[in-house]
Amino acid sequence: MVEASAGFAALADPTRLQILDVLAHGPRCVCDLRDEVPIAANLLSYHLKVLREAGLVTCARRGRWIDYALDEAALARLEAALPGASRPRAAAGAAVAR
Amino acid sequence: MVEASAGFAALADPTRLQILDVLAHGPRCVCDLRDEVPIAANLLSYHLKVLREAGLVTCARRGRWIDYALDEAALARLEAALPGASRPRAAAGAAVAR
DNA sequence: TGGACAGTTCAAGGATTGTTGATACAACGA
DNA sequence: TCGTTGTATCAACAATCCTTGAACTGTCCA
Repeated sequence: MVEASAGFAALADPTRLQILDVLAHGPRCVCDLRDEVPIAANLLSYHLKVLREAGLVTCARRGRWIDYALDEAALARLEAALPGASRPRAAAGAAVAR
Repeated sequence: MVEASAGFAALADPTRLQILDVLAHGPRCVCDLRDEVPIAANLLSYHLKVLREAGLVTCARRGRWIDYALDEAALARLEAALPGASRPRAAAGAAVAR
């Protein structure tokens, strides 16, 4: 429960949500991320660190660059941790279609 | 995006996650919640307020009591806002089964 | 009308978080 | 080796959040 809340805390910031949204389309190096998330380099680095420590992204150095990628498994665990996620969500369809 | 991050922020606390977990089994009045979430009454009230303002729960007075219930539609919107939620999550099954 | 009960609100504190600017580290090419 | 580029880390500050204690509102019952 605490672990899940830490994961949701990592999602609780528009900037980080945007970063994850970009990474959802495939791995990116930090310099590419900067093009799509126009914030200071060190700030981007900070948010990436938060995501890394929450286990939501993984990183790998590639020469001079560092590639970040979404950890789909972690996202799936978070999705499963959503309250009521295990029950058939009758209202879900109608809600999304709002 | 900002709206979603506000929703996730409401989930970013073990106490609130626990409250939602209880409500996932059905509506509860605050006094019943207190039995399952043993914290100070005013603190419980504070967290319920946070959840209410995030739109994750609804409340209705019933005589002396106030019933709280999960807003399944809001949860579904949050689930849909998870990064990569719209794509077929190939790794998800394997991940959960890890 | 007054007391008891269910729940909320308020003020104040300490802890945590997001942002900024400066600095440091690692890898590459000349 | 030196400068450049890509990225991370550190210190400091303001803003926000969680928790606590005290006071308050609304409803019921005698």
